[in-house]
Amino acid sequence: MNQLWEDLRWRGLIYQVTEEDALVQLLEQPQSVYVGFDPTADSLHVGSLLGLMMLRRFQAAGHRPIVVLGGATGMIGDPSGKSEERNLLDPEVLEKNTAAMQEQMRRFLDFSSSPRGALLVNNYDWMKDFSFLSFLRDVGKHFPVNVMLAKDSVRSRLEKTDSGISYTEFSYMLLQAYDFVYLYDHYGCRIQLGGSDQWGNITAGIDLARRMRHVTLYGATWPLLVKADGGKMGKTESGTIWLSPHKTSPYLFYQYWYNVSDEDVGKCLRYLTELPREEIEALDEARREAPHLRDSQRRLAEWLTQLVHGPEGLAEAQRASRLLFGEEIAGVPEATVLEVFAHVPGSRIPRSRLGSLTLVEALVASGLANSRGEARRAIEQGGAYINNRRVTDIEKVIGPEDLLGSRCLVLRRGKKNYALVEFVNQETEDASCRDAPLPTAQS
RNA sequence: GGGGGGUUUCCCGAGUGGUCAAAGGGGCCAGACUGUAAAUCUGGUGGCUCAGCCUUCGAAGGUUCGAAUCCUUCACCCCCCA
Repeated sequence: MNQLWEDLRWRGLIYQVTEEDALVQLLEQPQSVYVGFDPTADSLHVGSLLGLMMLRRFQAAGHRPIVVLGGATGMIGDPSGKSEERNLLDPEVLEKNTAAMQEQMRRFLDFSSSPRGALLVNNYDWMKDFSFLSFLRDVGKHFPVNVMLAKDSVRSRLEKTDSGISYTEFSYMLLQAYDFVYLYDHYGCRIQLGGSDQWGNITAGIDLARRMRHVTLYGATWPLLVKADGGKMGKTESGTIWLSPHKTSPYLFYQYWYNVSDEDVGKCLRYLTELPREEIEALDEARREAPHLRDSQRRLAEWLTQLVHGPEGLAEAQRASRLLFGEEIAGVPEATVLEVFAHVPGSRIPRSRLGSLTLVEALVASGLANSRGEARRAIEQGGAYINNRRVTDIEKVIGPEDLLGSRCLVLRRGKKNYALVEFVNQETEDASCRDAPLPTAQS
């Protein structure tokens, strides 16, 4: 059997597949393979990892990956897996998102001009000039409505009596189906991959190609990556885990994977890394023997952080993690602390406030608490720390003796929420957030 | 075009004139326990100058000593009929 396919099978990445034997046969020769991505945000996030890794595996095996950004389909909204009608996106926003996502993909795929170099296309380019009438004649003609109604993605929406589905979203399937035909015409692409929620769209494309071009195309899906507790991978209380270091620091990214549960980590190692089978099985074994060592989680976090943020990003994340968990902060050189907390949310407060600033105010200013009431509660419950030492005095006023070095201190709320507070000289500078979204901020 | 149902605090969802900052569940936060896990237990979960005050129940008006609860208009959502 084909080596790539065998590996995918072992990893559990093949959920559904059309005509498996023929598809595997096809893979003996270099092929073009496509996966669609939604340009709904200005960064890729953990949810896109599986698709990117999938293309990466195919590229490593000598095939050409085609990334299809759904510029057009993104304007419509995919009903699959959505419980509600989706908001439409502006063309300008889409363009911006597309550019940002492509940049990030370079980490995963080789976009060189070699025969197996990855391609990035945007379905907006071939959809924008398609007239409504010709689309109905050429594409819509091939879609029996009764078949569409039977698709899970549509049916579930129709059964939910309080939501319904608009004609626009109903038509989404046609657009995506046409993508496949277009890619076959222009790039000879005969294979589409996607998450299991895309199965209906993929098969719709295969059907359409058979009717319009009389060819057989192939599709396969990977299982959706969900946590054992049913939650979505890549989401935390504080929001989505992004791949952009500006939206999710390498430290938080690393920590996310480090905290994956035992139940899920084996699956993550298989789905998301290229670690060889022997190593993954050895980790499974180690995890059974000594779960508290968290070898699997560490390996997972290391591998992914290195891929997404590079060796420097990984080193930074590890350094921060060591300091934040376990090590006493007092006594660590100020420069080290500043460096480590550089990517942790922080705030600057005028130096003159030393001696009058209360802990409650500091917690609010640093974003660790959303209101004074919340800050007060955290202190009352023993969840507030200065430089990793618990403070239970509600009236606590921060003074010079609390500073680590000459100008900063580390606030902490609960087990894992840290913020750096810096006392600066400019009187005019307001207490402001220096970095992107705060871990505790609800937006 | 006609008829019906709905819009409550992060979510679901009670609440039909005062005892409502609003039951219950979920989520989330904190603590204990731990392995930076899970489960479990405990407490918390609108804001503040915090034994008091202020702002919330789709929006705007109105009735009333007093409204999430009653009336009017508007907006949006869902269903049925044409």
